[in-house]
Parts: sequence; C-alpha cells; structure tokens
Amino acid sequence: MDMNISKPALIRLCNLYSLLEELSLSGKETISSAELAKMFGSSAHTIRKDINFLGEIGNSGAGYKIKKLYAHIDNELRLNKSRTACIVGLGRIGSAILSYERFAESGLTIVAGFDSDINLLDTIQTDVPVFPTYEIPEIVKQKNIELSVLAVPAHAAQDIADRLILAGVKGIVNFSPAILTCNDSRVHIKNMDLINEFNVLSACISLDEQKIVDSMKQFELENT
Amino acid sequence: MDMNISKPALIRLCNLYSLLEELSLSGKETISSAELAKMFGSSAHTIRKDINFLGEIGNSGAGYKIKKLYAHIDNELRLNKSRTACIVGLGRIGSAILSYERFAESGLTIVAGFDSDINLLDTIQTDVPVFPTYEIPEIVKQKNIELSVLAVPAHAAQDIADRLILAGVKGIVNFSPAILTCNDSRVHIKNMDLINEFNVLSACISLDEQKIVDSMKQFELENT
DNA sequence: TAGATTGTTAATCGATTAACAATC
DNA sequence: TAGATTGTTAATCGATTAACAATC
Repeated sequence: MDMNISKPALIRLCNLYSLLEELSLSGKETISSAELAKMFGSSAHTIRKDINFLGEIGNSGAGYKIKKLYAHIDNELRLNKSRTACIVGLGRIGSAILSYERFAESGLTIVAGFDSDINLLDTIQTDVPVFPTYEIPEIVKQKNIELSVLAVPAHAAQDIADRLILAGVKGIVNFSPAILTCNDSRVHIKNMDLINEFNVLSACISLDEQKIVDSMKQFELENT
Repeated sequence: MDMNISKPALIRLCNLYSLLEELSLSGKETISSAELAKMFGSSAHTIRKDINFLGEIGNSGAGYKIKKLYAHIDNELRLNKSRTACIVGLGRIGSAILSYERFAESGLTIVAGFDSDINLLDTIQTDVPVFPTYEIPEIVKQKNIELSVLAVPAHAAQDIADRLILAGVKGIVNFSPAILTCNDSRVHIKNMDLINEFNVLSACISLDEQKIVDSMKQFELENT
C-alpha cells in the first residue's frame, strides 16, 4: 500500500467503506466506479484513484466485487481493528454519545466516561463505568484507551486534551467550541463544533446570496 | 470581496472568527498573523491570505486590531445575520442539540423540532415547539427555516433531507450515518457521522503504526 | 471477440507556501 | 527613521481530472 495517501482520499475511503457495508446487505454483488461516483457525488476517476492507493484489488474490466472491496478497505486501513474509547464530559451531548448503540457494530468500545462533577457521576444511568476527570491518566493507561470524545466546556478543552494525549490517546473527536491543536503528528484531532459548522453553512448561504445580488447588478448594468 | 474564496479558507475564517471572539474578551487589542498562526497550528502566510480574501482591512505593518478584524469577518461573511434552524430527529443526540445553550450567543435560533414518533412529541420536555415529521413542508416555509440538524436513522436520512431542501432549507448538519448528497450547488451539507469520524481517526492511527513497522524493517535491512 | 471497466500515467487545476515590496 | 508586519505577486506543492492502454 502507498503510505502517502492524502487526507481527503482517506476520508473518502472511510465513507466508501460505510457505503459498501450497506450495499453488501442489499444483495448486489458487483459495482462499477461510475455507479459509486453517482452515489457519492464525486467522480469515477477519484474513486478509482482512491481505491488504488490501497494497492491492487484486481477485477479490472468487470467492476468491483462489493464484499471483496469492503474487506480490502477494512484490511488495508485496519478499520476492523478493535480499539477502546472514552467520553470526557458527560453533559447532554456527552451522555448521549455514551449510550450510542451504533458503537457496538463498529470495532469501537466505549470503556469509560469522565466528568468533573462528582454528583453527576453518582446519579448518571449508564452501563459504562464512569470516573472523575482527575483519574484520566490512570484509567487511560490501565484500559489502553486510544480514542476519545471531548464534550467539555471550551475553557477546559485544551487542558483535558493535553492530559488525554499525555496518557496515550492518539485520536480525539472534539465537540467543544475550542479549536484544539497538538504539534505531535501522531495525534489526530477532529474538531466538530456545531456552532462553528452552522457558521460555515451560514457563510456559504450568504456568499450565494451575494452572488445573486451581484449578477443582478451586472444584468442591470448591461441593460441600461 | 473576492467571491472565489476556497472552502478550506472559508472554514479557517470561521474558526478565526470564534478565536477572535475569545481574544476580544481577554482585553488584548492587537494581534499579528504570526501569533494567530501559532494558536491555529497553521502558517502566518495562510492567515494573511485568508483575511485578504475579505478585502482590505488596513493596519499594514502593525498587526490586526482584534475587534476590528472580528467585526470585519462578521460583516463580510454575514455571520451576524440571524437565521432560524430546526432539528429533525429528537432521539438522544437530537434532543441534546435542541437544548444546547450556545445557540443563544450565536445568531442562530432553533424554532422547531421534528420527530416521527407522536408519543415522543407528547412527552418531550422543551421550550422549542415540536411537530410530527409530515409537517416539515408547512412549518419550514411558515417559519422561513434556512438551516437544519438531521439526527434520524440512516434509512430515513436522504428522504427527510430531500423534503427539507424542497421546503427551502439551504444548509444541513447531518449526524446520521447516511452520506447525504444533493446536486443543487446552493444547498450545503455537512456530514458529521461520529462512527465515520472515529473510523478516519482509527485509520490514521493504523497508518502511523504501519509507518513505524516499515521503518523498523528498513532499519533491520540496512544493518544485516 | 467486443464491450465495458479498471489501473496508471499525464495534464490541469487549485491551494499553500515563499518572497518581497508597500506600509505603518 | 528603523523595525515590524501586512498585502500581494510568484513559485511550489498537491490533489483532481482527463486520457488511454491493459485487462476482464
């Protein structure tokens, strides 16, 4: 496998993976890059190129065998590898994720929840063991936790992230409004702040609106 | 303003915007592109280029005035524009978002929740008015809803998205596992499926691990 | 075989980085 | 003024798209 796969390509492959999972349940056996492209809103070129990052898969001239391609991506990107994760911050969002059923199907297991509020830890209803935040270093090492969700207030986010990383966490999905950074290239952070995402969408809409206004002005100018 | 701003640049500007909001509260008045880059994990070049997409801001040679830059981004990207949003799917994630306090600070107002389960609508505790899913076309038009969160099961996602778009929604934040597509370039969709994000992180970690294994093999090869 | 479709190289496109003149 | 820092053009880098030969 080519190691220098690009980030966008890697993301597309993970999306493809979940699409193939669905398709394999539908009974369909083979699929062409053109069909996949249509379902994806990308191009057949891109899909073939992405797949080829993972090395030869064969089937040239006859489309991809869905189950074979699925297993190939699974195997090359090690998506089947089971890893353990924790949730830090058990407010509304955090506790919703804590009891998210879909983790079971994926290779991921949530093995711990953390919160700084001891009363909350005492009253929370969950099957997952929960701990006070100060036990992060101990528990993360003990349970060999590699991934974490961060759902704490902005002011606490970077500090908690630093502690998680120090304890050995390699990947963080950050729902808090703080933009986390880490200069260790082996730690991967995905910032997904809802308000920020809405701001991006709102800006896209505003730019579209502006384009319409501009083209109307242009039209007037040409017709006077 | 240059209309052809790139998507990555637009996202960075929205991030910068929320960073500037924090900074303006800290009492600091001026900041250089180099300082911003450090906080961001990007380069000073990129930051200056991004800012210049929005047109002249002045202050050449003396850093950026935090409040002025904040207001400038706000104004040019119309982030201050108040828009209305709805949440479709009031399960754990959806209802957590429904009562997310931070919306109040942003220009966004959640004006409706939707779910197909009538019993749930009857018992849910919230100040936001809730409606059955089949009322989407009516309510979206009536309340002029432009943005939506989608937190429904995968099998329902594309159908609901189509209905939202038909009724006039221009931006969707999709928490469901389905990868939504829409060929209308004026509709903006952000897919943020948690399992998929974890898969991407997991793949990144696996590739890093593979790199280490490979470099060890290389080392052995060179020393035999 | 003929048609369809992949694999892979080449060409284009776009974004980031570098450099430096203009400016405070 | 001198030092610092932006604004903007040019150079590099990387990703996507196109093209076509290889393959089923």
